[in-house]
Amino acid sequence: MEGPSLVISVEELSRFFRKKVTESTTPDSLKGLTGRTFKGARSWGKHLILEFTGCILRIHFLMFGSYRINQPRENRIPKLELGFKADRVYFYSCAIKEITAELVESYDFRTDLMSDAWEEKRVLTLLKPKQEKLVCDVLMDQEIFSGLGNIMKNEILFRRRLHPETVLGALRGPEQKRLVRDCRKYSFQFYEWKKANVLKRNWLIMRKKACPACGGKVVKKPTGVLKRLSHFCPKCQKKRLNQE
DNA sequence: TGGAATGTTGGAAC
DNA sequence: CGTTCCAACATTCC
Repeated sequence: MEGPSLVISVEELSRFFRKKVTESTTPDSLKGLTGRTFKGARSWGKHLILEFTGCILRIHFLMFGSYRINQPRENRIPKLELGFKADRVYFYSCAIKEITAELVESYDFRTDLMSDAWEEKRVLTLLKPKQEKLVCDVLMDQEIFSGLGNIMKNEILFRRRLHPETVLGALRGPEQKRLVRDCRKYSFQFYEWKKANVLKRNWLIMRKKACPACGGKVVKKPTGVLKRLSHFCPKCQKKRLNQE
């Protein structure tokens, strides 16, 4: 699950803010939640932060995680279940950890692509020491582009016609700033499409056989240090040379 | 229908 | 001690 989906989850959970947890099932490693008030939720990148009286949980959905409200999955045991009178929230296949208020304070929302506190200038500062790295790795760096996932990476690079293995420093003049703005803009586009349930049909390069621009064959290849699969058109996304 | 994939962590290896 | 690599986890989709 990528950042914009987490923002949607916070919106869906907002109806339970300030409500008392009347029932709950939690992993043994966590405190009980029954009787606590669900104070609120927010996201930072791909992290979902749930605040209860006397307990803060951080949920990460990783690749396969999901949540449901009042519609449990059949034959699946949720990792965490929250009851609010007649309503139930279920969290499946996710990593859940209790965290401290101090840790939440330390999250830098200036890098969170969906946050009001996001700052282009801050991101550009963090990019300065990354000029030798490949753009496919840099975009996936959660300390710089918090919430950006592999789908977003591939779509953003295709739209800007950048080869995933382009060295960041090969982007001259205003190009890095443009890429950073693309990331911010595409995050909100992703969010709108996801909410409207039309995300997949708006993919241009992800899991496509042919390039929508030239009709050429889309290459799927693990790229960069991270070795995450990049989908790209080698004709339309030429690799840049790292020079003036 | 087997294999790949919206992701991260922790530990081994070097 | 830093880095790099790999397994582990777990579920949906094509």
